Amino acid sequence: MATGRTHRPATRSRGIPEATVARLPLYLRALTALSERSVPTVSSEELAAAAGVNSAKLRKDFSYLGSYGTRGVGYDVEYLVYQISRELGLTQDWPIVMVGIGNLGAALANYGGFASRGFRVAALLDADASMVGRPVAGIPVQHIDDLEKIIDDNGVSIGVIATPAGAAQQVCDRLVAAGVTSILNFAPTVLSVPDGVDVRKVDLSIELQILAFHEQRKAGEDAVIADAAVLPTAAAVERETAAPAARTGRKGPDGDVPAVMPA
Amino acid sequence: MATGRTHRPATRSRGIPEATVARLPLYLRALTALSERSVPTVSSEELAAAAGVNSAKLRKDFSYLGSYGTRGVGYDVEYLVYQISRELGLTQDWPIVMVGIGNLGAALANYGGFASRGFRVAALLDADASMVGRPVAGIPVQHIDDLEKIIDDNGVSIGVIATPAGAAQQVCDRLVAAGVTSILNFAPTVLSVPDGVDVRKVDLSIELQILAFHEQRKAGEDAVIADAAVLPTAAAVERETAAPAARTGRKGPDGDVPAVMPA
DNA sequence: TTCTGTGAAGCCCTTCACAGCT
DNA sequence: AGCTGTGAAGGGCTTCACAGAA
Repeated sequence: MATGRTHRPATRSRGIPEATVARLPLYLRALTALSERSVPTVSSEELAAAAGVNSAKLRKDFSYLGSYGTRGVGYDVEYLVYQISRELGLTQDWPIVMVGIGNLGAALANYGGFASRGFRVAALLDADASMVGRPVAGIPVQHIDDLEKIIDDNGVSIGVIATPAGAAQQVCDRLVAAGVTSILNFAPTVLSVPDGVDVRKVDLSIELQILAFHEQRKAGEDAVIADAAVLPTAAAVERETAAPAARTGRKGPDGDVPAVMPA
Repeated sequence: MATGRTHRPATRSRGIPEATVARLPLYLRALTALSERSVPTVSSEELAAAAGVNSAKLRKDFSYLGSYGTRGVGYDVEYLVYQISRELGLTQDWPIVMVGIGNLGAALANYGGFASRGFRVAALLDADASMVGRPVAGIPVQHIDDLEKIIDDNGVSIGVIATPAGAAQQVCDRLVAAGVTSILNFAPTVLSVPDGVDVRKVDLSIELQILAFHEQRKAGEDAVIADAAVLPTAAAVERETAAPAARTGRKGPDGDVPAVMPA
């Protein structure tokens, strides 16, 4: 998902596995909740449960950061909060720009967890002149023409793209040219970026499609007995009508779709 | 990310790897674009480029579905669109309910890619009575009290949670009790669900935190010479103030944070 | 010849199980 | 005794490289 990790630095490259990095925010959230309840220490078992992972994985993850626990006791909550925050770079303040203040962009700007945790919205940008000046989440929208200047003035290195798919690559190119090196992309497109620029994408419809796959498999398990009648809609009918032009000599993984594939 | 995959069915469990399933929507999108441009066939190389993966991976992925290509030629676009759609269960229509029609929920409801591709919003639900009846994306919001009836009447098996974190688990429990077996969670909480229920989560702030981690590493590479002065904000200062109460005998992975950890 | 389909190798991540510290 | 930290084993995914179909 993250792109362009090439130049392994000669510097103290501690080499924390990507999978571990992706879980650190989870641990941090669980720890913050404990901290707010003034819980002083927590065991790997308890914390793992709160973060929704198993304890062995959590301990392994923490072992990449250092030996921050106490055997026979557990982990000091405050101390871990600090260490993970530092590891993630959240003890500093990251100015971000968001491009595309439509429905989704506005929702993101209003999203609380966005502004907290070390991130500061330096600017909201949109190509629509009628949006300009209108405050969203208390921040006036600026025109995208000012993108380069804003990035430069604020030392922005992280950009969020919430434009329509068609505009995303173009916006991306401008962000990168202006010096942004990390991009969070909500537009349903594959962005291409030069080496050294990280892209993470969040795609709502993809997540749903993955769920649908598993949902179908669950239905399929029951359907062996009741067959297609289980499905709420006319799936069986669709299976016989939705297929495109006939082809020859197809070998599916099992005896699928025989009726739709006449030779 | 997906939870509760336990009972391996005795049915024709074709066993498509989860990583492959997660990429199928990507391929499908690229193929749909080609289809709209009336491109008849595509090679693994071209399609892989469009989907942002490498061609070996794509071919391996497709091999789990069956032998759908033609050696020396490539893949038939229309045919592949159909096969992947079917595999993902998108040839049928999935009614979904969305709970929590705040900023984010409204944005999601308005999101085009959501309603397309086999998904149909059966209902929008909110706990706020003042929202009820108000149309969002052309669909009137209903009160959450009707959740069970709506799910039952519409045969809903997929739910989307876009409530505040505090309400998410409770909503989740009600969804599951009412028969929902797949949940897409936008609330920043870990949901616990019984076996057999799939949960996927989308967490905006986590994505940003992961980017910040990489961003920090990039900055760190340059900082060996210029040191902390590179950072836009007072990171070095924070490093000396933000640490919690002192501890003893810590061994960090390298010589980190010596000043903050007085013995 | 071209490009797919796939064994085999390699890598990364997870899980196990226990040594070792407190 | 309790819980962390970690080698080692195991599993899954990616990449390679080439056999084989068109």
